[in-house]
Amino acid sequence: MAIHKRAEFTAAEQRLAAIAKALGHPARVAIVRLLAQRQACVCGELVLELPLSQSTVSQHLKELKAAGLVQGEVDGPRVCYCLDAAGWTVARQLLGDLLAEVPVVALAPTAAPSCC
Amino acid sequence: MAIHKRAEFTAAEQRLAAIAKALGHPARVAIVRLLAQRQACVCGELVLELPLSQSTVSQHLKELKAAGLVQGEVDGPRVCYCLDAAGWTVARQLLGDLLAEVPVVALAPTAAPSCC
DNA sequence: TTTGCTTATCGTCGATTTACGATTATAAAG
DNA sequence: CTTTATAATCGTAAATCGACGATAAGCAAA
Repeated sequence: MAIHKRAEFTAAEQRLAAIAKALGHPARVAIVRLLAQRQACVCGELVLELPLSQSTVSQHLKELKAAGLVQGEVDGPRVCYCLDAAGWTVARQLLGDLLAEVPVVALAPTAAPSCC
Repeated sequence: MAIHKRAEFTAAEQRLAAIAKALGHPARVAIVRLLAQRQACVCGELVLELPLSQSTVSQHLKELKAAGLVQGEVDGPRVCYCLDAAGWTVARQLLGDLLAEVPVVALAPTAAPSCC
């Protein structure tokens, strides 16, 4: 992006957007799912599980960390990654808030709005 | 982005990522919220509500439409936008699935993983 | 048809993203 | 201290994003 006007939006909107952006790539969704399934942090095993190079996986992890969804801790020569509980609490909250605002029933019958 | 390896991931992962990506910008989150609040489609009023130019808002709407989260219908000289119920049902499902996979309780006590 | 209003698209710009290989830390072990 | 393994960073390239102004397209009324 460029020349963002982020300052003009709500803090919640920005936070939610940042979280959504972090999840806005299949590889990062996959990483999150892998970390969730293993119930614990994985290290370079992620690289083995993903069709991406080590450096690319490292970048994705960096973004997930920046979004507060993942934690990393050095453990000897390797690094352990876990889901960040605090970040996911926020994510759960903000996503829930948005979904609560969006009506479950169709505003229009799936086909045509024919509104206004 | 570039040189995506999207094909290597689950269809659900890709769909979720696409939805998340669409929500990965504060302006688009704001648009969704505006459409949800008004209980109906708004047109150029979105431009008035947002700190962005008309063309930029139009682009954001295009992306939300591409993600299946928004519908647009021509109504005379203007265009009415609504939230797309079908898309939001999918979004609700996929986000719910992911959140269900992520443990609610901390994998590590917020601070240190100390895992492996 | 011409005017006027609304929205989409085009063209452009700089910044960011995705991806990779190569290199550089970092830490345990020999 | 040197080796070995792992992960992060650097540098690069191509594609995309975000934003805007300007232009085109669509439709209704005059």
